[in-house]
Amino acid sequence: MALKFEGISKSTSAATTIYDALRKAIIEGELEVGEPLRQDEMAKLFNTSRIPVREALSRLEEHGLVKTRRYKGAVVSGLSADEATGIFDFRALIEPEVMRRAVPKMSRELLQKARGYCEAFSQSTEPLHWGDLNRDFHSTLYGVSGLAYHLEVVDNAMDRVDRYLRAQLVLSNGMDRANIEHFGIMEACEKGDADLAAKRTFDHIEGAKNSLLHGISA
Amino acid sequence: MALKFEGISKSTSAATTIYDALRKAIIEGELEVGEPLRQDEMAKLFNTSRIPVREALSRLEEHGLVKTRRYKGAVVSGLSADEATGIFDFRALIEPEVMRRAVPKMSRELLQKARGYCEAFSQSTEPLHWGDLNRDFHSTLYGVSGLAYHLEVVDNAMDRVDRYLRAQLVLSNGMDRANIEHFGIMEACEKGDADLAAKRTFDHIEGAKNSLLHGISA
DNA sequence: AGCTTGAAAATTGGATCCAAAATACATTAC
DNA sequence: GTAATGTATTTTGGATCCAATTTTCAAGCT
Repeated sequence: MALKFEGISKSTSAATTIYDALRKAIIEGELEVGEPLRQDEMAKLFNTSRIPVREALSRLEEHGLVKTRRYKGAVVSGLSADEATGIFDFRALIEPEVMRRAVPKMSRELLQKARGYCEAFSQSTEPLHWGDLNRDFHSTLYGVSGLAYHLEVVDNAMDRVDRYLRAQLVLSNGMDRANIEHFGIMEACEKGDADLAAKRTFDHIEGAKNSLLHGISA
Repeated sequence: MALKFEGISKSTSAATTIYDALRKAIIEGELEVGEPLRQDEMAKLFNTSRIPVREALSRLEEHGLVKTRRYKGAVVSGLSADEATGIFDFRALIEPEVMRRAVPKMSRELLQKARGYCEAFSQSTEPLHWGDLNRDFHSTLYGVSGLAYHLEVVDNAMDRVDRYLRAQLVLSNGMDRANIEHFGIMEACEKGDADLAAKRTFDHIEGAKNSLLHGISA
């Protein structure tokens, strides 16, 4: 475990700080699947007692990011191919609908902001930023749908697969595919064509799924 | 707060026991929306210290069943009409697809088991059992879909709206509608007509949504 | 009366300490 | 040499104690 951290803010609870940091570390793949998260190791790292650490781990478990066994502790949880497929199938069901409902509400400013993220993503060479830029791009578009619950759930689904997506992007030409699809989605949004945007969102997710499962994509 | 409880099992953690009990109490409407859940009150109730109580509350918050504010504690969370609508829209998106994928895998035994729950639901006069029977019915059918993640998420969505559904069933003729729809779904499953089962599942959820939002249904 | 104000009580967040279980490891029997 | 066994260490789960914050409420002022 090669995790670093300095200083706990005073305005938010220690448990939340630890939760956020560990979530980020897991999503970014900084912590490997199966790696045990020892309570007092974390406690020392964050300069707290084990109590807030346990609360953070408990929350992470509810979100499926760690697995805990009684008296055995928490380990970073991974996904089988079947589980990953299930999550992508789920996203392919939700996100197109969110997109369809969001398109009519997109202002010119919003579209520009999204295009900004989209271009930043396409030009970024730092894999660690890809996840954030990708999520910023999609969240910006989805946000105006007003479907708060859908977004909450999609966020969690993304949390679970982001690591695998980044790994895939790094070692294949997945970036090219992702960029083409992103600009295609942008274009549909700018045209105000909700159905097209939804379809392209669906294809985008299916593309990611297949690229992940079959190794390298075309 | 009129909650009762006797004895903690030794095989599962205290936090889990408390979590399960509070979740049940909230879902069944035994605890009112907005009611504060004091840590040491819960601790005395379950004969533990506040530590496992805090872990349970933290988990409940991740599932949206309580809302917590720093130094102010947890209260049972409720839903605005918009939020409820959002959750039903979400379910109406997921559950028909789960049903569609489940129908081809339903064995004769499974169908009989589901019909059993369906009939028990139609004959039960005890509102407190309705929620369980209803979920047993749907979960039995959904279970064979193999879509574990979808089911996990649907379960949480159900957790959030069950209270309101029960209340609605109690004070209107919602029971009749629900039963007709349940038997319609059963019939489609028994015929092996996945699309019909999916459509009826969709209508079932839309029906519940409308019955809830417009007061009494026709 | 109504509104500040400030101390006491209640309540949550976190630290330290103890108990229960799992793991590691040395010792012994064969 | 290897496997079984029992003890020491590690690690987690829970209890108790302390600190930080909020809430309550009575006293004092206008």
